[in-house]
Amino acid sequence: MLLSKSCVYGLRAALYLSAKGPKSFTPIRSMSDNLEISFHFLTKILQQLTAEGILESYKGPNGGVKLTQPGEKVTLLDIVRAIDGEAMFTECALGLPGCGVMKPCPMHDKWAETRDGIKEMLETTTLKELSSKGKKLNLRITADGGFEWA
Amino acid sequence: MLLSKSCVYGLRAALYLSAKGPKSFTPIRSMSDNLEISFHFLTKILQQLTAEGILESYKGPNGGVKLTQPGEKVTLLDIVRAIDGEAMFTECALGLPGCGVMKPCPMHDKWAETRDGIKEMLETTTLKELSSKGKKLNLRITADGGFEWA
DNA sequence: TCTATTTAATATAAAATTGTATTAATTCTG
DNA sequence: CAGAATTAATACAATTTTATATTAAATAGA
Repeated sequence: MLLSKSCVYGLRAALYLSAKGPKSFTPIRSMSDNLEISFHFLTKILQQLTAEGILESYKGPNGGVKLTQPGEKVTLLDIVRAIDGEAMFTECALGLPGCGVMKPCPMHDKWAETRDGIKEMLETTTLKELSSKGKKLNLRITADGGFEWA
Repeated sequence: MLLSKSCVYGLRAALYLSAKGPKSFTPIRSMSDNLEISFHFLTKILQQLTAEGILESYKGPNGGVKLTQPGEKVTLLDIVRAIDGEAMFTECALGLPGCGVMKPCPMHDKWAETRDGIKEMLETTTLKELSSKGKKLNLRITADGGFEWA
């Protein structure tokens, strides 16, 4: 599995928020209901995104979370980095510490290239791009449902 | 992390066996010592590879494991498939069941392309290619050591 | 046949990830 | 100020992955 489950949940939530637009705060409860993700678990993941400055949160009535920047400015890489960390884009395929051009493992060259491909895909894809596509084509963002709440 | 730790251990062991050549059985104990992997854990991983027909094993004195086919014939994909399974090459990036061209998620197209890139890299790289390179250039296959036992 | 060597099988434990529950802190509304 | 709504923090539980330990089975060789 390329991305952890936490990361996948974070991506789905980020797409959700991008689809909702930047107007107001979205309560985590309605998000967890619509996305069919455990409320408390999602809360912890969103707290990470808040700590990283990707989301802004507000307590109390009419509170919730929202993207600090418009969805056009946020890439999938931003979300993945915030949750799964940078390691995925630097680590050796064979798990050897300090693997790099200076001290490579036999897989290094090929892996570095593949890894860069993954990174580039994530880096060049914005939340907005995907949430717009999802809304327009009524694609799925949950096992059985699309963007109807957006 | 793209590959599980088990899978990485399996890859390193497979490269080890490819470097040793097909002559005789290699005891798991010497492999686990040289690769600095827990003997029992490595044993279980190699049992999977044996069950998948990638390795052949033999009990008793002068026993051990060896590749059933020459290293030129075994790709990294064979090893990854045997240990981490096919899911990685078919699963949706957002974890949605049944995601595909007929019922895609917003990430489907981009992810499918990236995923195919990973798969192709694994599929076009043989054990032999990497173990030869490792031996020739004395690259690392453990945190601090290379192919000196080969 | 006995013993040492080795893989196979099973059981157990430790660690990491995922998920749930409880309480605290903040903020709006009346 | 009281109470409800909401995120934050903490603690706990379940599951999966990783790792270790024990015993069984097979085989070679003396």
